[in-house]
Amino acid sequence: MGYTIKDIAKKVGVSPSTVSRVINGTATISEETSQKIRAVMEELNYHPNSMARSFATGLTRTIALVIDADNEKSFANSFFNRSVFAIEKQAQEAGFNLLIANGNKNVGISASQLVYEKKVDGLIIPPNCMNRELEQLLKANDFPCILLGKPKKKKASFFWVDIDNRGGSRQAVEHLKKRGYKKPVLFIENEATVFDSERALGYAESVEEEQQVVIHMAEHRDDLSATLKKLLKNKMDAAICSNNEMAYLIGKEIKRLGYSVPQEIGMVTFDNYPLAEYMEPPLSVVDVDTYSLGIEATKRLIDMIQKKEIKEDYGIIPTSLIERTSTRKEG
Amino acid sequence: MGYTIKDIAKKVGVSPSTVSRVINGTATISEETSQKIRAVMEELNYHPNSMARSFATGLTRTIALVIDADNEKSFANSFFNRSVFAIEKQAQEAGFNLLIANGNKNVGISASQLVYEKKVDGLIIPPNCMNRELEQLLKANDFPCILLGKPKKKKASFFWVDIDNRGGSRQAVEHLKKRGYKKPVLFIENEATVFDSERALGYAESVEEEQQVVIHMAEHRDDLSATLKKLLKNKMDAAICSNNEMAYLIGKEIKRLGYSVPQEIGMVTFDNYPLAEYMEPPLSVVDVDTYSLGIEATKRLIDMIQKKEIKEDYGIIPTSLIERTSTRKEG
DNA sequence: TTGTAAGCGTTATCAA
DNA sequence: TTGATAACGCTTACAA
Repeated sequence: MGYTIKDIAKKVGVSPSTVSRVINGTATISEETSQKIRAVMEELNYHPNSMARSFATGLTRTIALVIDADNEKSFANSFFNRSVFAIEKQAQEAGFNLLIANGNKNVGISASQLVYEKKVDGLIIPPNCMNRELEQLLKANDFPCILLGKPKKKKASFFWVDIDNRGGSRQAVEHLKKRGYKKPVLFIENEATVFDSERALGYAESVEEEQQVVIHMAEHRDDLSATLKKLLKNKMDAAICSNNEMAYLIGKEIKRLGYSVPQEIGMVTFDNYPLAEYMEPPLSVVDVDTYSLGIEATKRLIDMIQKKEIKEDYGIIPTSLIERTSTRKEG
Repeated sequence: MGYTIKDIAKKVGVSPSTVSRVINGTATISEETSQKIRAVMEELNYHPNSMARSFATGLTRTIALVIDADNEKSFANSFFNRSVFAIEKQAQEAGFNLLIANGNKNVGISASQLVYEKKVDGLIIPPNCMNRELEQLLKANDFPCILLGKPKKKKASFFWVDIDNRGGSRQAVEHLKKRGYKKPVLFIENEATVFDSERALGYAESVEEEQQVVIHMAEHRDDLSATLKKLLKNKMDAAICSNNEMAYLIGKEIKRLGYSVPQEIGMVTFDNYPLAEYMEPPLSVVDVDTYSLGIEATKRLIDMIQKKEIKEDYGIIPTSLIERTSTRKEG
């Protein structure tokens, strides 16, 4: 069954509270007793019972990451994966554990329940997993929470962190210009997601107005070939793709239509994983640092939990451009 | 602060224990009082405090998945990612939460600590995160634990689940034979990992002895070109690769040496992610179902926690072959 | 079918 | 610097 704080106390000849104080450093204890207590704890290999502790303090020292399970494929692979390592690591360093919770309201234990039941001290949650009920619950209890991704306007009022998608687009455009491409076209899935609309914004800011062409893949998957054929005639000499799979499809079609990458057409994609490096030719990318994103989200959340002041209500992680063959016009 | 079980009891006019019994269904309560209690719980939007509950019962209703953080890249991307969704889902369905824990002993809260501190009821853990201390601790406390992957002999004595790597190799060989390839060569990283040695075993079982060639990439990354050149002369007309990245390197080199895939050389790789589908040509794969693996591991663990009998001390998830262009010799 | 009361291991308050 | 003691919210014998 393991020892309790009382066992330690008895063996040393002090009261349980003194042992507790040594464990938590919550009062000054004479070096002597402190030493003795530590020795006995070591000797008996004592570990405090986290359940009792949580119960007594009202704190779990656990944070939850809500995952968008409906979105398992797209979200999981490119975004979640690397973030979760970072979040776990950062949480550990602050002495917190990480709980994974399902964002799907209809299945099992919901995020709301974690809050109601006080199973965690704070929440990291993608904006699209936030719902009205949860929002009110969090606000009513002043419950620490940070959004993993910039919310649409209507969900403002929570702190958030995100990749600099807007800046990333600009970076892609500037890079292509520098390499001698004049007519970059932006391919996004659609503007419904915040990250795609931010990317469209960044693109619009850095490409002259009369040259701007934004293709919504959601509407053009079926007639991609025809769409590209038309564009390639005179409106496009480079593609900026919002994800790897898109880049694969577009690149394949460009080549099939008889154009060469990078000599005639340049290509840049968002995301360095999973395909970019292995395409033919290897793709230049706007790398999004989801690891830093996770770190930043976790730091802020834990600051909130510990009532530290937070400088800003959002954090933006810069992107970085990795140049590969797909934009080497010369050579 | 929220309501407690006493508030409910008082309002209904019963004792706290009666409320508890209704919540847990742990005794027969008259339909009438039961109804009243439920109504009041609903009305006050009461949720039991999980900390108090855990403390009282000694159970957390939480399981931990230990992740191999040192191995972040390789392990994370191909294996962990999809398993974690499955594990979370299956845990939810049984009313358990999922905690992510770091396998690195030197960082933060270790798996052992979770056990010592009773923060979870059971552990899912990759064999290489198991260490002597943890092993003894688990055994001494009869602590529920399941290995995510077949252990080396020395770590036997725990239940485990794994992909059928051995069968997967056989499947690859049979498929290649059926498609008219006669001399498949197996490429693995090395035999230090259980999955690679199992794959070597399956290969050895299904290829005639005098034709067997197993290349350890660990020793041949630098002279891959020369190695392949020699093999391609007369010892090899197909490659079975133990992972996608390997398949990429090998495929590229085969083509560079002037051989055509699949007309002259067939290719099969383990793992359907992340590259197989997007290679040129798209690769036939031995698909490993890490989703099922996660489900199976979780089911077994929860059975152990709930002291249900477990049929077997291990579970093996079959692989399946997905045929793509890389093995279509004809056509 | 229900109530009473003890107990889970720790922290926190108040006194000394 | 330390010790008693109550309190945290729930479950669970044991009694009725």
